[in-house]
Amino acid sequence: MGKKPKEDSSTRIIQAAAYFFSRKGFSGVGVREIAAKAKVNISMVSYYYGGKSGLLKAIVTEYFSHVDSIAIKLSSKSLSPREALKEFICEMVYLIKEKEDLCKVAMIEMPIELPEITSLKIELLKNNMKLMIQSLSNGFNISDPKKHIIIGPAFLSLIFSGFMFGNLIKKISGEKIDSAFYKRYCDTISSLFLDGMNGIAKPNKKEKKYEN
Amino acid sequence: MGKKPKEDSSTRIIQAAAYFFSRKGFSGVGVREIAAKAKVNISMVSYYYGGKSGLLKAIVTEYFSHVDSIAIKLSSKSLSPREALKEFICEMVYLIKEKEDLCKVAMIEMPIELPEITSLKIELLKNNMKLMIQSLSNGFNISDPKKHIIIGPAFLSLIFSGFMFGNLIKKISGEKIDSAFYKRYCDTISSLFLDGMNGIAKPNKKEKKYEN
Amino acid sequence: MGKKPKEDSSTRIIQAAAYFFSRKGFSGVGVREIAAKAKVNISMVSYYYGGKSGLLKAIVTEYFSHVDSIAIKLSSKSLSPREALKEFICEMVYLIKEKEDLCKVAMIEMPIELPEITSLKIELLKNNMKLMIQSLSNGFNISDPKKHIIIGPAFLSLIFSGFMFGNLIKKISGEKIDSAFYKRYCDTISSLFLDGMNGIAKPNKKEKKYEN
Amino acid sequence: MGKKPKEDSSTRIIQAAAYFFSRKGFSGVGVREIAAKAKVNISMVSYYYGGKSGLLKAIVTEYFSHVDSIAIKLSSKSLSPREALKEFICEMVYLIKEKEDLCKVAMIEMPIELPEITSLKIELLKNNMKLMIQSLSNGFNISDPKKHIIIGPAFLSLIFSGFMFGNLIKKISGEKIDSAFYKRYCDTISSLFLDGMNGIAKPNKKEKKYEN
DNA sequence: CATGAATGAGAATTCATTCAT
DNA sequence: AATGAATGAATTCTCATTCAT
Repeated sequence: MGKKPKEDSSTRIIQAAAYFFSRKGFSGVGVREIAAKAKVNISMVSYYYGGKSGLLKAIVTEYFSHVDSIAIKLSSKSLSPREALKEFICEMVYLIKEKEDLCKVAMIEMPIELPEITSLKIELLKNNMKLMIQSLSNGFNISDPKKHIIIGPAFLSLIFSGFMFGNLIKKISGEKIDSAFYKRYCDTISSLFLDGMNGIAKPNKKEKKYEN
Repeated sequence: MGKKPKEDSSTRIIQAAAYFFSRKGFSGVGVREIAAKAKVNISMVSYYYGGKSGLLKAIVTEYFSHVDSIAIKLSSKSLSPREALKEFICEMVYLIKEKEDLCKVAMIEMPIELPEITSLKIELLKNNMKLMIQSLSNGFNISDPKKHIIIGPAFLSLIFSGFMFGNLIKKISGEKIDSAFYKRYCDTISSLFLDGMNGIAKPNKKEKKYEN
Repeated sequence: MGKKPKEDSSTRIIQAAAYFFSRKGFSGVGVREIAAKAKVNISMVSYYYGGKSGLLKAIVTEYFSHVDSIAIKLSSKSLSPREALKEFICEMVYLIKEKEDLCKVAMIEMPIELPEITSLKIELLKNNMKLMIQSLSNGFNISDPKKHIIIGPAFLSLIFSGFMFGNLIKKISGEKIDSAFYKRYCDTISSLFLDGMNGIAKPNKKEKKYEN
Repeated sequence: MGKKPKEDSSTRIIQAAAYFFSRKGFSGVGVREIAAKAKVNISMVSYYYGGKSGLLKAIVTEYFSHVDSIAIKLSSKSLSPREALKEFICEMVYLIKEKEDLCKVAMIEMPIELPEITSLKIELLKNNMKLMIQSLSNGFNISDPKKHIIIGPAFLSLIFSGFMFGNLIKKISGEKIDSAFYKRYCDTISSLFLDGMNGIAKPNKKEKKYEN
């Protein structure tokens, strides 16, 4: 194999942006820092992406396109609801593993109100939810339809939880993120979402019948 | 005694800070905006909190003190594991209901690397995790101890999920956040965490035995 | 002896001011720092001295009153020109030893243009020069009267030189300032001013007659 | 290549800085004032010099490079000690004449403790003293080596004395600084340093043998 | 494509001072 | 005599962006 081809400027910029946005948040980073990491001139950011917020738009857009693809691919397979959920979770974890910075940016910026990208975010999220509901939740008979908007975000938050707290966890527990971790993570989150704590642990005391 | 404080500037400042931090993120807000909303002179922020990051420290500290209190209170009652979890979730939701801005700030800033508060965050989180594990998870017989650091964050993310995506959800679904919502939210998240999708919905189609 | 009486606020303030002005220059210090060192409330500075520049005025005024006193005292003794100069130098060094901060402030602020104290400085300096010329230089027959305004400052600079560079010298050479130093300093500066390098060192090579 | 620099902003900035630093002291000037005089945008100061203290560093560094050059040039000539001293003084006066602001800044800031430049100052001064001792004082047989650290600063202070008190002198005596002044200054300071008051004036009264 | 100087607005913070208590 | 909250101006520095080269 030859020498690794050096990525072009615009790619380096967006990667550097994802790197910093995911660690410091959009507003916590300057284009200077991004340009420096990408080893390009500052003006190149405006040149390629039309400004700082263009970077965020590009990142968020790419994130949703990946998730949408997963949902679409899943729709085409005819899996049982449980299988579909499990596979979705695993695909998502794989996506995060491959593009951690990108995914974290999208998730971190979700609750942040940034006028320039709000409409984009809403549009993409709306479409994405439609696709996901289509491919996942029609297998379930959810009594109260209002629960949809609770379960949806809960599902996503669950999947991301390990990565959002990742850095702190690492600093606290010293746990390292290897591929064994991803496997374990995938299984645990799937069990949790499908069967709750029941799927993970048996109460070990004289627990009586629970009254919910 | 000095000039009489008009109504309590420092309180108004911290509230304004929480308001904006929760919506725009720490770095997305300026002290000017905060001071304006709090109707105080800009320099009062430094005067009372020693600077912008002092505000964040105060907020994060308060958040953890609340959560710690909940955990401690729970420890003193002797509840079954399921009961304890359910009650913890409800208490947390109540806390979020009462101090939404404050809680959201703490959660939003969790994955953000801000050198000035990193050590504080770690210290508080470490202590908080100890208290929570003490009061909650000793009722469960978790096979692999490594799952702790997956379940912990998952649990917290689950509880917060509705509020993190809250604004977007509101814009997309038009759902309004009334006290019925909190009740429903509490129940749904509890079921989900305790029993997973099984606790919420029965598969309605030709679902065969699942293989996990 | 009883316990050392704690100096009153206004004294502590002026001492703290001299301490910092002599180290950081007038503009390099804030009243906060001064008040903190003096252990008084910030407003006390304005209360006692009418503001920050009042502090400098007080310091400069005191410095000149000391130097004037020395000159006046010298006038009353009838000494030879050499004796007078030597004694003046020694008295000045003694003054600096006793009130180093105060003297350094006066000297440091001499070349600094600070509108609020310029007229004060000029008035005091004019009067001081008159007294000094009276008490010192009428013993010398200085050919060109224009040399007066060269020799005057040179004389003062010479006396202060060791203290102006003091801190740097200490850091570079490790020399410590004990009372032996003051003695040696006094002698050396006196010799230098009276006899030049000739008074201090003999050229050690085959130096021929000098042509000035 | 970027936009063509108009006439040389960075030079105008450093000159404006020297102008103000020499008159008001480093802390007494704001970058605004400097930028205004240099007719550049305020941010250019940080752009070129990395901040206000970068300006001072540049000025101090340049000052020492000039003085070092003089010392080095002198070393290469083989002059008698007296000749060397005289020439050094004249070269210094010439330097001050040409770059008065710059030199005054260096001298004024010598006793000021500014953490950001302390180490730079020490390093430069140490090196400079080595060069000066090398080129000047090996012609003299100074009995007590401890006198070195007295004579060194005294020498420098002497040379600068006229310029440090310059403004005040001008205001008091009305003397104007023309090239005749520099000539006279040079001669007077040289005489003073080499032969002391003896070199300048003969005692005119009943002076007896002096006892040092 | 790429550069780097330049801009002007805005960032956070610190300043000396005042004033009601 | 002393306090400390409050003010508003001024501090330095950084921001994203533009533009001529």
